[in-house]
Amino acid sequence: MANSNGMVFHTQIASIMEVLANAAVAEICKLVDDDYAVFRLEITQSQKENRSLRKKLLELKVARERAERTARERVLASSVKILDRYRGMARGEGHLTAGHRSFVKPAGHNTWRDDQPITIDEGSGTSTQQVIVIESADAETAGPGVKQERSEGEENPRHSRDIQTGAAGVPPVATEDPTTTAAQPRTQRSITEVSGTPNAVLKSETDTKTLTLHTGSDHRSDPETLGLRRLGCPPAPGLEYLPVFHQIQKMVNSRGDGDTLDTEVDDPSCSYTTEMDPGNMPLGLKRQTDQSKWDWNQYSSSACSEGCLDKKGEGLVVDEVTVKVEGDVPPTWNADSHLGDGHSQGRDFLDYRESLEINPNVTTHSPLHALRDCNLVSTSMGPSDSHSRILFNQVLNSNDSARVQTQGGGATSGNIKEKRFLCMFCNKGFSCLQKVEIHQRVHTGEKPFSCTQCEKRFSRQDHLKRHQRVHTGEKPFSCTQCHMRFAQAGHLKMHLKVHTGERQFACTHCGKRFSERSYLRIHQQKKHSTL
DNA sequence: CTGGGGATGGGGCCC
DNA sequence: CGGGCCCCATCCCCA
Repeated sequence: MANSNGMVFHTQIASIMEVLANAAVAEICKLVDDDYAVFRLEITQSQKENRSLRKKLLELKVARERAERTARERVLASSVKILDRYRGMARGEGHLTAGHRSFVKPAGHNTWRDDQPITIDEGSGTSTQQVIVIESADAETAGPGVKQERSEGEENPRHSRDIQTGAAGVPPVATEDPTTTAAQPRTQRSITEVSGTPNAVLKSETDTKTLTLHTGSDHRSDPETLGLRRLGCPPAPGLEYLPVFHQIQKMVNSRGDGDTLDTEVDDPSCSYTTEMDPGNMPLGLKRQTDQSKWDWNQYSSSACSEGCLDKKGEGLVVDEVTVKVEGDVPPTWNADSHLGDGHSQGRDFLDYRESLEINPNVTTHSPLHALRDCNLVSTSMGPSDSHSRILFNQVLNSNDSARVQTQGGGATSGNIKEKRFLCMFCNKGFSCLQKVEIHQRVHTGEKPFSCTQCEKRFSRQDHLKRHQRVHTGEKPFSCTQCHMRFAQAGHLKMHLKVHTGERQFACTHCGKRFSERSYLRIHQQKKHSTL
């Protein structure tokens, strides 16, 4: 009897030890994997940045003889130094300072066991791009299967990893990661990782669920890149990624709070994207891109109650400026793809270079610079944010008088109304600060007003109110000529043309007249596109 | 293909 | 200063 009890006890001990060991190994692997994935992502961005900068260099060489630009180069050189200092700080924090590493899990195994060898692959610079999906599941909600997503362009199978932590039978012990606790049904991360330049450094603190990325040193060592920055390219392209990366950071944070993340599309907490080559777009990120929408208020909606006006500084989780950095496109300050919501939201977003050229003062006093220099890019940059608002006002104060005089009509019009509040993104002038803040939502994508019925979000309260007529069916605008009723005055006005027969838009090519400009435009596109 | 309606984004203005 | 409204532009869907 005693022997039997002893055996049982021994078996239980062995079982517990194995479970603990499994959990520990899984946790370690996950941590390393996070670092690795983030690192690879950074490398990709850096490479694309380099490509873009090289292209930009060619462009700029043509116009370099302009003396004005030469003067600007010197000014921008200081920005580069600031950037480099920033990077230097960031680099100092990283604890993965060598080449990228990867844990290579033995093929055919879905779970990590303590008796399995762990191969550390260091220094491989092979260009790969893949999606890492780290899936944590407890014994109740997930079987031993591994969810693995990987891009098709993968070249080096050695880098492929599919790690499942907390596999069946692993209790939520011996882990600090909340994603593997029993309280968390399931978490899934999708991180893009791309080719490695061993010089890059990143910092990862997955134990605190914080991933912070910094650009690699190869940018600094690239003479072309440096030259570009001096030549008036968007300053500190490496930093352009930072806000995006901080979105990742926050995504990780949000994903650790126990949300069920089986459907990424519906997950409001993970709507973020970094601009990638479409062909290589990782699945996890591609969804967002396929929607052609960037609504980081989806993101923020996870942190605020639905249907309410997000409290400034509370509800908005992501309130940053992101930039689009596309592979073959010059790295202009164009937040269109991220910030726009699929329509034309970003159409007014000016190329940062244009703002430089239009307003030389911006070069040194650009809010973007100021925000970076103050390291606000990593916190919050939205117009609602008090920090940025203060900063913005400072920038306004520093630039207002000069720009108001130099810009003339575009941003300001002295005769009509003083528009001394300039958009920090496009320099458009407004008469008061509130107008500017509302306007800047065009660029930031902030949509503080959410519909209680359908979760749609709007940048303006009156738009929300107008939208809610869709749900209420309210149509306060009725046609006096017929029974038709409309929810918007503009609809009624448009409708009235049916009765009046008004067709004021005539085609310049064939004379055909249309009641609406859009009809005429479509007609001209289809009929006279070759003209 | 055209027209019509709906929905949404953005600017301007008024109260 | 905030709310609200008007207006315009654009896109989408459908008949």
